[in-house]
Amino acid sequence: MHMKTGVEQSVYAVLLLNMLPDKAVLPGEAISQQLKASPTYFQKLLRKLVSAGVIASVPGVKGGFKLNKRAEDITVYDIYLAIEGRQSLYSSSGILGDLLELEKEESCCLLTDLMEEAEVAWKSVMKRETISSLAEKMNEQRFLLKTEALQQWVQRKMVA
Amino acid sequence: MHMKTGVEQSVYAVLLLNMLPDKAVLPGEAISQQLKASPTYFQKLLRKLVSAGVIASVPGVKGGFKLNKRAEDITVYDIYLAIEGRQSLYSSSGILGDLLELEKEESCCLLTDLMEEAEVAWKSVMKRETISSLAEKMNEQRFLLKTEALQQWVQRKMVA
DNA sequence: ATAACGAGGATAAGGAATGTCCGCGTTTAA
DNA sequence: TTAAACGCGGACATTCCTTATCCTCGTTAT
Repeated sequence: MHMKTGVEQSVYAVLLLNMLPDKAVLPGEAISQQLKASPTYFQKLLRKLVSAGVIASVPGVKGGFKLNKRAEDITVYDIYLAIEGRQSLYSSSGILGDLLELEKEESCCLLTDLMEEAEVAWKSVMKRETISSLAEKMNEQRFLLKTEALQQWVQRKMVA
Repeated sequence: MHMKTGVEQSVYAVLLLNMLPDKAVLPGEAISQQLKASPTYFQKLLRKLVSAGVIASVPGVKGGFKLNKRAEDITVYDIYLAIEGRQSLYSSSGILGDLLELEKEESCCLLTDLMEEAEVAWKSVMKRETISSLAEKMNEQRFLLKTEALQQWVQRKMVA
């Protein structure tokens, strides 16, 4: 049981897109190069983010990706949800129904409610942090110089 | 990202062991039959529960498994931990270190603290429910007859 | 028209979870 | 003392999800 690495990659990708000036876009290949991710697979992750409405895409020459919301309105959970989907961490396999020989309709699980609650607690923490709050952390003193270098890279690679 | 089915199976296995009288044990094969789980693989799960100190095993003829703690002292989290291990749900792949070209020693991740906290919240819910509280739920009115039948099955299959 | 980009399907490759097999040590019972 | 029933534990095979690659298509700027 482990979170996909695509979630972490996506968060940093969105942080890169957050460095773009208005109207500018960043090609998918540039992003995947910077993240040292496999280009073709990473495009799939980007499209999941598009489907989820987190980022937007522009086709054609000089196309690419950009944010589709304000950075304050994108939570880590939004990105998690885009990549991992709605499937819950736990789902009963109906063992209790077998044990107690219940009819299928009244199949039941002693753990479902508890696990549901646990998952809500987990997700609620992820909803607290936003792209904008993460960007602030990246601008802390100790990272400042490196972050500025990254921003310059974005300036070079962006189009339009 | 999904919880192993072994966790659910193990919870119900421990609930079965909870129906044993003192000093009695239940053979692993009987348990796996009742849970409709693959016998050899399920033995591996039982051994994980033994290693974790949740249950105890008795070798030899008339051997089997029994609880190693009081039902009130076994939480769902204990069983989760025994099966899934200590590996956390999220672990950074060090992308930020690459992005900012940090030295390896100062490698850093904007998400680790948040995810850690989320996981703590998640686990804390699992720590609330115990085998004894689950057993109570199984004795609710609507399950009472079926649960009694299950207890009789345990009486038949147990040894010593 | 062509080249650069995203969209999306089909399909491998890898790795973790699950499942199987076999030999071992221990204990009970004949 | 032998044999059978059980747990122990390692070495596999299988299955499934994630990751990765490839190829074709539609769109847009030059």
